[in-house]
Amino acid sequence: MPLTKVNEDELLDRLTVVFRTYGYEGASLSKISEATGLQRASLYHRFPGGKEDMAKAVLERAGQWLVNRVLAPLSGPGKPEQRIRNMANELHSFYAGGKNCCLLDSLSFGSDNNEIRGHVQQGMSAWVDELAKVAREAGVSAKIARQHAQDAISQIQGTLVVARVMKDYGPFERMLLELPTVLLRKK
Amino acid sequence: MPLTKVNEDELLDRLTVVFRTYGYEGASLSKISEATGLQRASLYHRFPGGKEDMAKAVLERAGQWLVNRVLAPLSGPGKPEQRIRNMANELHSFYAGGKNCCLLDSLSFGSDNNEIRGHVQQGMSAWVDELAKVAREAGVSAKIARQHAQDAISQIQGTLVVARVMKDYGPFERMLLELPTVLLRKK
DNA sequence: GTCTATATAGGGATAGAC
DNA sequence: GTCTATCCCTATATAGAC
Repeated sequence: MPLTKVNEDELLDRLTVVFRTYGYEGASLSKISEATGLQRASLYHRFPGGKEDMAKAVLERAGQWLVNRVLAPLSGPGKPEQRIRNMANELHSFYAGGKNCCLLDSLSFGSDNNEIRGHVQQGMSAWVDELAKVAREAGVSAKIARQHAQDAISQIQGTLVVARVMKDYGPFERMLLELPTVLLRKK
Repeated sequence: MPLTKVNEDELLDRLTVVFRTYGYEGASLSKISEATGLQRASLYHRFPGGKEDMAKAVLERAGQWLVNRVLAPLSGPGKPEQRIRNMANELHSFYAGGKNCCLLDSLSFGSDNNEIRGHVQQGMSAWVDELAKVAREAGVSAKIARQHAQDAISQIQGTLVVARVMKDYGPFERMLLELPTVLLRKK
């Protein structure tokens, strides 16, 4: 019998699913307990700060994922266009072709949790910065690069909203293909 | 002294704010009671089905607003480009320049409320259809027109997500200006 | 139509045994 | 590290007076 019923990674995976699907308020301890296979008290042993700690851990992990899998290829070798396509591929797998919601959307409601909202904003901000950097490297002016980066994030978020509501994943797929164009055009 | 403390319109306005801001799960009866100035029992008198009834009424009303203010100008007189610009102006006022969330986003979490989700999907679907119609009228092929319509909705939703998270309303404003281009381009 | 008061369920969080 | 059992609070919902 293992010391831990579920390991850290597996646990955070399951927590992520719950928060992504139901949002912060909708993610009740009952749902979390069911999804993780751990009782309430066990969850509090792992996360002394309760639900807020869980949400923070989930966000923290998503942020690491963003840095390691999405942003890293952006600063790597290769032409900017190719690097962006690499990022698009990573996004496709992370969001499961549009079937997964984005934590930055689902955790940005219920504005009573100010600390959570700060984490969310920080995550999105870092993402925008990194995208803008690639556009600048490709010769886009600083101001336009930032706008393109914001547009790219907007399109990612928007197509994910449409996917969630309509169960239509076409817009998300098309958006990924258009990402290089959106980010690199001169105007 | 009036028979009703708050009239139907005013009441729905205030309910809308709460659901938009906190999402379905986050919109507790306490918040609703405070926002509307009515006690729990009074709310149940107006909405016998409780919170779910309130959310449906709010969605119903937003749908009417969409038809009367946003979609109507689209089928009115004038060149397609001008009609789209008229819609953009209405959107700007409805979403308060990006400061208001979209109900279709905030009410699409907490997937236990299947009936609510159906309403949300229906609302977005009608919107896409109407946008596609204008694009077709302007000579865009049926398939591309539908894609453009989905892209437009995605961009509206996405810029609203960015606005909510980052408190940056620039992307929303720019998106409104680009709407005619997005919808009417031939490819 | 609105209120106060209350019923009942479920929320988050703890104590203490194993 | 996980469990059962429980606390306390808030949530939704209802009863009945005015």
